[in-house]
Amino acid sequence: MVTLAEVARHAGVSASTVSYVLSGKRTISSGTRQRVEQSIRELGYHPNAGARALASSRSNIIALMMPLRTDMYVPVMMEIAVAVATTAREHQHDVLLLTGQEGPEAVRRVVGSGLADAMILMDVELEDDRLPLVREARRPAALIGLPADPRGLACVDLDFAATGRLCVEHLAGHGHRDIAVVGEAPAVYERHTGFAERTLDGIREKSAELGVRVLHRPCEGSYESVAGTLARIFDERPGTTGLVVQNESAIEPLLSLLRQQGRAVPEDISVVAICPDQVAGQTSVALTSVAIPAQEMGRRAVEMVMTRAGLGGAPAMTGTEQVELLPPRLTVRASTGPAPAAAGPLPG
Amino acid sequence: MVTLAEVARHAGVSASTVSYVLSGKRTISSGTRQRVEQSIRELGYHPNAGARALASSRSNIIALMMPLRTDMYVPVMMEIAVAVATTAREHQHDVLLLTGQEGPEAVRRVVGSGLADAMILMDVELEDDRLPLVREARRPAALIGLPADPRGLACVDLDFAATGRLCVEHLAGHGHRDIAVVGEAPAVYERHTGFAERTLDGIREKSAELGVRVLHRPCEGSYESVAGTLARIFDERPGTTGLVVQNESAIEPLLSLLRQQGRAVPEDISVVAICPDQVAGQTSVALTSVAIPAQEMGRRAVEMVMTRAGLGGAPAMTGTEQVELLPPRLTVRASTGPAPAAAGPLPG
DNA sequence: GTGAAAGCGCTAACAG
DNA sequence: CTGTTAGCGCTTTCAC
Repeated sequence: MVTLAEVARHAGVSASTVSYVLSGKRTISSGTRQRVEQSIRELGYHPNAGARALASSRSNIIALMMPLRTDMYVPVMMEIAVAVATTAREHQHDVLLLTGQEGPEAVRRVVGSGLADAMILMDVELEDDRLPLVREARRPAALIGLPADPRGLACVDLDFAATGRLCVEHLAGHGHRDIAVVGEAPAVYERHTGFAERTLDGIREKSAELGVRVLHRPCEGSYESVAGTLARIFDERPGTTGLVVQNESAIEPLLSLLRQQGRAVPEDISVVAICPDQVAGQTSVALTSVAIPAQEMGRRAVEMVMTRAGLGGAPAMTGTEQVELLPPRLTVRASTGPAPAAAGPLPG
Repeated sequence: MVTLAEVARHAGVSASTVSYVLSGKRTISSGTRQRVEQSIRELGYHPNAGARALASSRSNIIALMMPLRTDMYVPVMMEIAVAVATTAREHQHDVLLLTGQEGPEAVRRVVGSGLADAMILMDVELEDDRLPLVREARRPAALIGLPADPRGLACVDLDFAATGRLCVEHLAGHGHRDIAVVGEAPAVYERHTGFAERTLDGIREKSAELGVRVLHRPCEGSYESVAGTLARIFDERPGTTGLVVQNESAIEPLLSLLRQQGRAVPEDISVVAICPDQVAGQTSVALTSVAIPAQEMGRRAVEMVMTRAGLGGAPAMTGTEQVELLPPRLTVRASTGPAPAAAGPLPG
């Protein structure tokens, strides 16, 4: 294994000079720099991570904690994870993957051992077990999701309330007066993740404002569940002409069922989905949708912890409250259109 | 920060004793052990990861390298990643998440810096860029997937050839004589990932053996693409009564299209899918399927690197070739049945 | 069964 | 602009 000392000897300089060439923490004459860089290349030197962490008490590692449950929409989580890893590399950091498996203890372990300099928590719940530990850890942390009490924490999330309002605005703008929400699975509401409720709040608020009637039904992702939910919706509100779908796995079954029932999209019924753009484009009818900005959430979370660690150029700010709600963007595709003139029972 | 030295003082022993209590590498009288453990708990001591890595030249970290492309089926990748992380913890290791972003260089960086003790590569291609570096790294590594030349490497994968044979056997057993394969996207074949070809090989072999006719068509996941593929299949082979689907994202559109065309599953046409069990159970018609054993692949990969690192109880064996193909399991659900008596054109 | 002490490879004062 | 040096906290001989 090539060490810094060997590089120093090879380049005819002292160890500290090599170290400073690497870190850029003091000015080096371009002559020495060249020779050192040359030696580094020739010897194939890589600084030892452990030694560096020990001496500098910074590991250059960010811990990313995934939720225990897997009922979250997986592609979004994956996209966040990849964005976190990519952005972290841009800041000379690596990412340690923690699953919820170990529970809140993982926070203590990773922080206590100095394994990670900072952490990012995904799928944060309103009352999250991990938050007390995160607060007392006194390490930069960023949450993806919005807890009930974000005091002293950094959080990024999609502005779900605005998302809800946007969906209603779009449908109302097309003359829909009676809409239904195909919501998340009941378990999601019970777990109090917050985002589902916030979406509903936004939907209800804007509906009230615009005089639109709303019916909300939670819905699992299975075909049967969607069938049942749809049946109950049309049973209770036969005049429904607009649907907002928040459960991504319900989308395909939903479209399939509507087609089977002879309800044309968007002629008879308009559908707005809250889902990744990639999904919205692949369905049988391209979906008007509000995207979940997974990449941006991951990127911002990393930038937040870097800033809070004092590595962003600005001074450190661990402990400051910082809530960032990303504005929703609605993309109009083929699944929404004007409300049918007479919103009566099934056509034909 | 609590250090080992402080624990030692608190317990009235020497630093090395504390270290040995922690590692179990020498026998400690139960008296001292108790006192040390007590002190550790009281002081909330966590060994410093950097110091430990430096002194022992083992980081207790496994690098997991994900593919750059995102056209792999995401839920499977995620499941593998979670299984890797979970199993790693059972072996006192953490997982570092690397994306393909950096390319093969990432291997060099992580290994050179001693950041990771071992690595696991996902989505390995037949001629994978990373393999030369992995070979010269002389660190334990495990591949998920099977390269053209596995010499000196450890690999786990589903036995896709056997999977193909199994699908054909099942359909042939139900009297199907004319089957079609809805394959992966053309890009997957072009990239030479191997698994798609191996599945086909198995399908063709068993078909030849059993006198079944096979038509293969690559297929993207989009609705249009599936529609086109299906049209071409039934155009060319109207008598097709069995379908093997390998592209998971094609499944929902496929079922939806068959229904629209008035082809009942399984009465008119049988469908076997190669996909996670969870997907197979959620579709409108529960799918007879061969599962991708994602969890087991992740788990085995970790166990392989642990063994090769000499941490599995047995002696180390880096450099030994070790190819492990997991046997496929076919689960019969509702999407397959006897071939219709007269396999003619569309019913009705 | 336990201690003492020599590093592991790097960083960051301190000294010029 | 560069060199010297004292640790960082732990593991692991060696010694008893």
